[in-house]
Amino acid sequence: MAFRSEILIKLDKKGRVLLPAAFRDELPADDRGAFVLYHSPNVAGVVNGNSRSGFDAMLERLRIEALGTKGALKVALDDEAFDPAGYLSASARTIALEPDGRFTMPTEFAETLDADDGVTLVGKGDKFQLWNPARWQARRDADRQKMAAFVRGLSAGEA
Amino acid sequence: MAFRSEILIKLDKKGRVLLPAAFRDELPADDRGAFVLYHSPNVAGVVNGNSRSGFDAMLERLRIEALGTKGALKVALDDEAFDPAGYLSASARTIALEPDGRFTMPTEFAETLDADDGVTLVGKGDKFQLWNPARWQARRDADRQKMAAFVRGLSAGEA
DNA sequence: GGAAATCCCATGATATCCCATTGTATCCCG
DNA sequence: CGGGATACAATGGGATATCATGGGATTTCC
Repeated sequence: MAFRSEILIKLDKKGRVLLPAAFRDELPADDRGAFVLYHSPNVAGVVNGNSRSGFDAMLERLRIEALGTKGALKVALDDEAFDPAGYLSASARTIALEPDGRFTMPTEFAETLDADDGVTLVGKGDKFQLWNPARWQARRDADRQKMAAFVRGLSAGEA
Repeated sequence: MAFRSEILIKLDKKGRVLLPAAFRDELPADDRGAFVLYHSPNVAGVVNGNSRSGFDAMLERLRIEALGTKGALKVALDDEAFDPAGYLSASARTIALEPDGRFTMPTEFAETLDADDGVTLVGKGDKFQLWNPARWQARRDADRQKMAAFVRGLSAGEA
């Protein structure tokens, strides 16, 4: 289960988006009917996606990581303390897939993306992202530079 | 069964509130007709909600983990000892859902929320919360900062 | 008997279902 | 290996169902 590739998908006037077959195939076989979209916790304009189980697994890791000295029970009861997993849950929505693999983009995410007629789906391995196509181009170009520099750094260290 | 998303719902002049479909769908299939509301144990103005079974499971966990088997037994018999699960039970009410998914907000919770024409429902995974919309905005903005800081902290540790 | 809760019906907006089209892979057959 | 034939991917659009909400009418309960 690893999301790969980068695909530009139409956003039709009804607000529907196709989850490409390459991504649908990465959803767990027993839960292909729905997945999760959630706002990026630290990048405005980016929406993340994952299978329900993938999202839940991330929350689980988060809880363990963030718990520290506090017990799970305290986190469950304490409404005052900041709870990263709870924060992500609030920013997430379960999205039902139509039989043909499309879904209706909720308004909140459409606004975040600020996309009018298309969305770029980007595989990130253990999750995927939705980008405004133009913004993604810019980001990818920037990443290309960083990747080249990163690889240079690797070879230097190995020599 | 995980409550997600954040939805602003009208509170009409009859005091009715809609439990959104996204939340109703997370109630156990065999118990969709009612759920539980209870006051936050440590934040004034916040009301928590869960399925009946979810609420019961939390109380059970509280009894076992916080008190131990012996302690739970003691609390069951000793009316003098403080019983956190009993305290929560007293602050809770079972709420019946109308066929169309709405419920009448009990006065005690309406007063706690201090909401006049709307309530924000917030999914927290294991439970959900009702907030006064304005107060929720403030809380969410604060949480957004904390989330960004939390993410920064993670990447620093990894480097 | 009257306030509060419940039932029922109405409505606009959105989401879902279903069918159709087109292009591109994939398959099959000799 | 060529040449359709076939399957499936991606998209468009009409019809239908469901969601969220308002409000009248009826019931419930001290």
